[in-house]
Amino acid sequence: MTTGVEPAVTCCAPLAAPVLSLEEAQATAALFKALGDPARVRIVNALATSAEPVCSCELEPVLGLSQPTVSHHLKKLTDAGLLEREQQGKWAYFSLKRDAVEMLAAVADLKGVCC
Amino acid sequence: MTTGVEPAVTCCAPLAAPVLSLEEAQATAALFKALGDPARVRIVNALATSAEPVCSCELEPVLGLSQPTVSHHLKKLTDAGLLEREQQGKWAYFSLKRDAVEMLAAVADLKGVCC
DNA sequence: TTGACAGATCGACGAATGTCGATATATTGA
DNA sequence: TCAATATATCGACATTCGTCGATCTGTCAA
Repeated sequence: MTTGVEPAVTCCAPLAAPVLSLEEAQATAALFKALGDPARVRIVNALATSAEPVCSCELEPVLGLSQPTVSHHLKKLTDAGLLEREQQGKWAYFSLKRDAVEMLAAVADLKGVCC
Repeated sequence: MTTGVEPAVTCCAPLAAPVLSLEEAQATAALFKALGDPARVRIVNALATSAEPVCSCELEPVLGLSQPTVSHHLKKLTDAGLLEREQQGKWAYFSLKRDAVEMLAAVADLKGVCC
């Protein structure tokens, strides 16, 4: 899904926005949907509690999922704009884009100090 | 899905939790999944920007969806613990459970002042 | 009691999603 | 150059999801 479309996190609007266009609702929903799977929540949690980027190979045993499936979830999160991918030789390291998650929290904040 | 199971919002854990059980990851994912649809984002937005509870019949024309579909989405959000349902005669009024949405924002907060 | 209306539930359908094994691509070390 | 390893992609499959028309349930007014 690396289609040149903007990642959801860059064009979403807060839940309490005074007006919410169809496109903004879609982007906001896409952002939440990216976290709407237990495996992806666990990936984000693993990255959130790690100071350093985490190797993909390290996630597979933790999640108990096959390598293609983990790769699939990592791609979804990266496409949504929540993860950063970094190639180190033959290993792929992922880290959380803290500002993107902050944006997510702001989207969920009804007091709407966001965007 | 009113099956006596706890709504996701009551048993989810923050994304940055030091440890995250499988069940907590599932509950957290379920909460995000509840908001992972544009129609449901728009419903929450409509309720967030309204001081009074909103009638279901008022949502249908706004969303441009059929009555069963709107009812379906309202049920999903209510089951997740995000909405409150109130029967007024033959009308059903829905309102946002502000504390539940606050919980959602806290779950997304990496600084983890939650639960 | 009956007719009208709001809303929930049911059944069906196509589309999207999560998962895996098999394969392709790329990088390293010998 | 070649073998080994890490990761992405592909193809397939079962399951879930969003949507609708039809129907059921409950409430009000006449």
